[in-house]
Amino acid sequence: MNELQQTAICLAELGNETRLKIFRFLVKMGTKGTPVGLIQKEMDIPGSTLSHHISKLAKAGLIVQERNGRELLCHPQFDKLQSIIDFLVDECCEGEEDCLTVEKPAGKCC
Amino acid sequence: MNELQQTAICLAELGNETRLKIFRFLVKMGTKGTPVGLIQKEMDIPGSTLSHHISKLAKAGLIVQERNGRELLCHPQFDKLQSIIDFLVDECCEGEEDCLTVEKPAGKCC
DNA sequence: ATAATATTTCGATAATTATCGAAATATTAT
DNA sequence: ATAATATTTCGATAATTATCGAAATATTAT
Repeated sequence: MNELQQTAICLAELGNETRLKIFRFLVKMGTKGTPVGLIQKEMDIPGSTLSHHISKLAKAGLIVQERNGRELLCHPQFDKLQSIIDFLVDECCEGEEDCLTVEKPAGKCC
Repeated sequence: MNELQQTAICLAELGNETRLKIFRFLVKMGTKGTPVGLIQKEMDIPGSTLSHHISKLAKAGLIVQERNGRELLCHPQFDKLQSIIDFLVDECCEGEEDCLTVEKPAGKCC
């Protein structure tokens, strides 16, 4: 699978309100990981639904799960997030002759 | 609609391989805009399918269309892209006490 | 006015995804 | 061993999305 396909999958997974909320919560909670049960308290959805969404995030490589006793910790993959962001702005304005003389359109972009 | 919902919609639209390719092409082509016909040459899909995807990008606010004679120019919305990226890393590690003393996980993140 | 070009809208069909209860699995405590 | 806790897997159903041909609309050239 190429980078376009992989990135599209990640974006699609983040493009669901529930999963975006989960992922952002994990990013907020940071590197030490967050147990599924704590996510569930935050989300208020049935376990099976939550599990489905977590599994999609994991399959896309956006999170990694690690067992800790009875709990399963979810670790957001910051480098994956970074590579998605990079991919989006990667070739920005490369097809445009005078881009660098044009006012930068969006802060960090171009 | 709140920022979470709006961002989820944008990410979902970018989370389709065809649309991601279209959007990246537009970002590559830069601020002066790209006619639908030129996108179609790049993409090799039926016009009706392309139109459907372009319309979804426009509805999400990721692009704006402007008529130029018989052509319709597509302008990527760089500020929208920027706000999506910002939203993703916004609260990064805010729930974690010692985040700032931890090695930054992903370049620009944290 | 008619034709040519550029693009969208309509409508139908196939494919994918989200939701959630019930049952299953894994781990720890008694 | 049994019970309690944490989480996943299964299976079914409803909802959403992608695809594309045919017809429609908008603009320009003749």
